[in-house]
Amino acid sequence: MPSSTRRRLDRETVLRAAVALADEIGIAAMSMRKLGEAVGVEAMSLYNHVANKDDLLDGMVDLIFAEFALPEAGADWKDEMRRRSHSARQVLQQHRWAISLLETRTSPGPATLTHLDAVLGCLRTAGFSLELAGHAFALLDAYTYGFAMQEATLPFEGGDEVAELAETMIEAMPVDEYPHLVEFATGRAMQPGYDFGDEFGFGLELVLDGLERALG
Amino acid sequence: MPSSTRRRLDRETVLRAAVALADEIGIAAMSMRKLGEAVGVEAMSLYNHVANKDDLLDGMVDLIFAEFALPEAGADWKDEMRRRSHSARQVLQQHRWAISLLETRTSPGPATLTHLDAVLGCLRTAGFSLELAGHAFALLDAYTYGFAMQEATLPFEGGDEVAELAETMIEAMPVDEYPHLVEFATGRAMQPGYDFGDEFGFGLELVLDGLERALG
DNA sequence: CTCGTTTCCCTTACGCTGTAAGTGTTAACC
DNA sequence: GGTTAACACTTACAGCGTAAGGGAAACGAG
Repeated sequence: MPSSTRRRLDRETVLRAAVALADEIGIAAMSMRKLGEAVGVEAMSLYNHVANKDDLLDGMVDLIFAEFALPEAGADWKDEMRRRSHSARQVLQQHRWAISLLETRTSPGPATLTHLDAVLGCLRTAGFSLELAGHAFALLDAYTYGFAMQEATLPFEGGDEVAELAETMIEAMPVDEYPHLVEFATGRAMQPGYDFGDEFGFGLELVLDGLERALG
Repeated sequence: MPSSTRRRLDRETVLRAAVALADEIGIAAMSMRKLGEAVGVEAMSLYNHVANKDDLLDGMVDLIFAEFALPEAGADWKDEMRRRSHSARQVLQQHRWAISLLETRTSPGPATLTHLDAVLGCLRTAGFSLELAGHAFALLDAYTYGFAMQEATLPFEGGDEVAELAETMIEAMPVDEYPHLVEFATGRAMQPGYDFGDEFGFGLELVLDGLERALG
């Protein structure tokens, strides 16, 4: 045995491993024992680096927030907000478990606070009043996270899978009971090339334009 | 003992009890054993009425969707969408656990489908194209659920509690590290009368106006 | 180099979870 | 009144988060 078999683990490593494990097997299946195994340690040893599982989850959320593109104060606010929202959506799509944590964790970490501060800062320097900045922030966040949530809820991965699934669903569904649903599914969702993710841009531009009008 | 001590329970009763229990002790603390106790039965007996816990959660979600105000086709679409969104937000605020279920449950129940169909129907009869109806639906839902999610995440109940909490948070926070956050907290969130819930209306009207413009 | 001291991984144990399997017991129909 | 189907019961098991305490390795001071 070489001398440096010990003293390997630290909080950062644990958190990153937890994120990777959650990506792989889902957040519900990620237990302290499995995470321990993933980093080569018994479950209880993890408690030297995180206070408890809640603390672990908080840390994971903050790691996710750190991945969001940070808006720059001074640049064009619309561009910055657009960039941030698209980035957030993409990150949340990559870590589908994250969105379900966002809403249960109520103690924000440093990356979360930094991000929040940057958003407010960008808006304020662009001339948003304190009040309007609050409105804008609430609106943009609600839309972005809400959309990510809808995407995470979809029972398919996106792309052409929609068609297959919709087809089987519609067969099992009384057509005359949900006529508009069927119309939308067949006439739009099942059309080749339809991707629900594309809806994001429409809503985001509508919101940004609305904010621009409110600002001017 | 009267003769009718048996044959009491059915699926509906179980689901309603589960919703009530979740309201009371939170969704995480609601176990099959506690739910059994709440309806006066051993845990395993519940499995005569629900397939498993996932099925139970699906049923609970559908019960929540049934509470949302259903838009009417033919009426003014803007009024109907406004009514629906406010109603959904209010219901989700009453059952704070619900929003965290919405996104993990991927098999919609009848009430969910009925609601969805009514929304699409209202938009379509108001002259929305299939494409625009899809845009509108995605946007409205994302915003509404996203806002409800943000509210559920807030570490306070609303009203004047914000002030206290913000104050203690700011004390523990390096002021010069998050200047805009501090500015917003002191200059707006901590002001008497500020209620984050009021932000909902601003965003909703902005979205509805945007959709109206897209329609016309 | 030696000797605390601190760090941190280990084992064991407890009360909880969801639910598979099998055993009554009751209410409804012939 | 006897049969049958519905449904509540008990028992059991693997897995969960984590409290408690033991022991080895690394570090700082003499």
